[in-house]
Amino acid sequence: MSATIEDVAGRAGVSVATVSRALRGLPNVAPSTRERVTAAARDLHYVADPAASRLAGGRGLSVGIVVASLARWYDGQLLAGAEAELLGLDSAAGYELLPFSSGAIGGLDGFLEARPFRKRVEGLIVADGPLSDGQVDRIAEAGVALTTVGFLHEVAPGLTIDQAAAATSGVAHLRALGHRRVAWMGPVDHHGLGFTPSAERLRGYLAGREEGGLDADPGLVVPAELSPRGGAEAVRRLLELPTPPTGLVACSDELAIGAMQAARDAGFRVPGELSIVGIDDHDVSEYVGLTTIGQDVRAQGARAVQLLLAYLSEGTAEVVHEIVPTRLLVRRTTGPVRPGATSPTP
Amino acid sequence: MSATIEDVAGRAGVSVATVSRALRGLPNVAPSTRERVTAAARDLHYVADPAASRLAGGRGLSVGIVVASLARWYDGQLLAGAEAELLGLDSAAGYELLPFSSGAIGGLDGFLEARPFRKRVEGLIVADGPLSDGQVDRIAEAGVALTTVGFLHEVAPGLTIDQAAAATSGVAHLRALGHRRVAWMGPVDHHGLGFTPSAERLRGYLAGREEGGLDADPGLVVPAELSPRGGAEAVRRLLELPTPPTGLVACSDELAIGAMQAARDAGFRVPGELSIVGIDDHDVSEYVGLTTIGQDVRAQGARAVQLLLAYLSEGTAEVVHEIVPTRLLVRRTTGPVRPGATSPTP
DNA sequence: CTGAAAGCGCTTACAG
DNA sequence: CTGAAAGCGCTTACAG
Repeated sequence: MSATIEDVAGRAGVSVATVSRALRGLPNVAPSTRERVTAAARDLHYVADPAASRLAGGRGLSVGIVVASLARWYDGQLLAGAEAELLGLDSAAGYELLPFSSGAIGGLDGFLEARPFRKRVEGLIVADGPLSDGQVDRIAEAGVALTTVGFLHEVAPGLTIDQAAAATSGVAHLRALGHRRVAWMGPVDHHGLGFTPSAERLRGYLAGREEGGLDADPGLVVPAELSPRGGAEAVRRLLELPTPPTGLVACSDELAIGAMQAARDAGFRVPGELSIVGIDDHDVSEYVGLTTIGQDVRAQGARAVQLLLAYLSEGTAEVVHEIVPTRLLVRRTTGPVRPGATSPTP
Repeated sequence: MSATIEDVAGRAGVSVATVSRALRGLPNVAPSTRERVTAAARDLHYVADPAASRLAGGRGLSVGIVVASLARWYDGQLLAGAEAELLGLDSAAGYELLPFSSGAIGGLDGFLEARPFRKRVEGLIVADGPLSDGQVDRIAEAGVALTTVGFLHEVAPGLTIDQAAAATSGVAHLRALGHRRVAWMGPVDHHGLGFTPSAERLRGYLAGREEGGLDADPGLVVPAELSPRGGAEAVRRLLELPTPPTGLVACSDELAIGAMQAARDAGFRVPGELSIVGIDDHDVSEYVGLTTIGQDVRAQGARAVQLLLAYLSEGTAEVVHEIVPTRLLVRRTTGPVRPGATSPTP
């Protein structure tokens, strides 16, 4: 089949040990020897067998990334950013990216338990919280490097937007427009409100509402599954309230987009009778005119790889935590509250 | 670290060879022995080291999937479907899914050339055409199984919607509503019109236009990059034509969504002055009211895995080709052409 | 039905 | 700076 290290050694007139050292850029190889080996490898189109390297060396070149669902916009952006960074490395170092969606693997626990993950990945990017101390310990014990995205854990490097602040700024935007009844939709019962992005966002909404002294009606918080459909269903419930909200912050743009349309179908003008703010800045948000709190997810995926690789090469350096900025993008789904316009126009 | 095959052998009181056979379900193992081995493996939480298996056995359990971009809706759906099928196998057989976006790897050629792909994957699902005969040969020579999605190749199993027919039915829908000037937007210059989904869709549009005897003005076909932004830019060009079209079929829903908004911003009513049809049925399409030709991409990802696995286990059986149905979803972006309503309302 | 042994293609101390 | 040799954890003929 393809060339082995022995073929290269033969052609270069050295031992396989020397080939191994030369090709991996280890010190203690004479420059002339290294050149000869490199040339031989090139001629033979030699690339080390990753399985053999991993078995012999005890480590490979894979990084796993655990996301909520490969079908979600957010996770796709993250993967794309991570892939570009990992495969775009100058040397095409041979790294590969292994995505796992927690849906398919039975949550992070399913992944950590069922699979000999140490034998598969050197590093893990976890983008679907929460991450328990026990899980972190298990990962550390296995000798696998860890980085988080979208939330932080004390002992692991990671980066995220300030999830709570993002939601709070959505509320603040509406408040500045005169809204007093501002609703929230999003996942609600996640593992007892662990530190997931959704839970943090909900906290931020509640904080913003309190800060501004807005209506604190519990009915203004409705659970919703993170999809356009979830948003449509949730908004219908909100609009059936005795006194419907005039403003809405949705936990994600996908939710907001579903809500926009369903609200209009229910006879409410957006933003005339209901102002809507999303979070994320989904690809299509600009094109449906959705006001949102934007973040650059792709860049975060790339950055997560950088942090992981740094951690991997520098050993246990200090734990880096980065907070990435967001920005309010005012488009066409938010406007001033209209006095006395709290009932639907049929 | 974790248990090895030797630990299991010791605990079960058999040789490692027997453990290997028993655990992989090979014949010629006494039922009682198999039970003992299975129990020992369970107790020890033993799972075979994939690197060692691959090295010794010459084959592993990875399937690669080549898509255009991990950030695109279509590709995310495909991955999600494939992952669910591959990891959801009853036995959690240990398969893993390796996605590659042709953008990041320099096209399929980059993948086939640069990497010792035979050592990494047993099978390849290619969802980003075209696929040349040379490439197919290379894959076959390497002993890697191949399946295509979204287009077909003579010698490889695969499945796809009838891309051309999808576009044609979009044109037909508009024609039935009285439209005579129907435009197209999409990628235009792909590798000299190879058999990519986009190229097929364009062909289908042209065929539909001709069939119906519609206006054949070359200016009605505008190139567009497959994104909402691309759609917005392309529709502006169309609406600046001396005689703008009254109907538009977009190569994808993402394109159509961008076009909807940009057309409205330009003072055109949708569907009043411009009817728009997309292709795909993107997650948000229902919620923006987009008329489209829908397909179930997720199911196709799952099915591709099935075809690949069947091919892998049954050896070179017959080549299966499947055409998956699409359906016209009439929503709110298409309507009857209004006589004499070809100029914009400022 | 089961075991002993070779071998997959590398890496890594250990000598020199 | 370089080589000989052991070993990583499996699978697979080959015997029995």
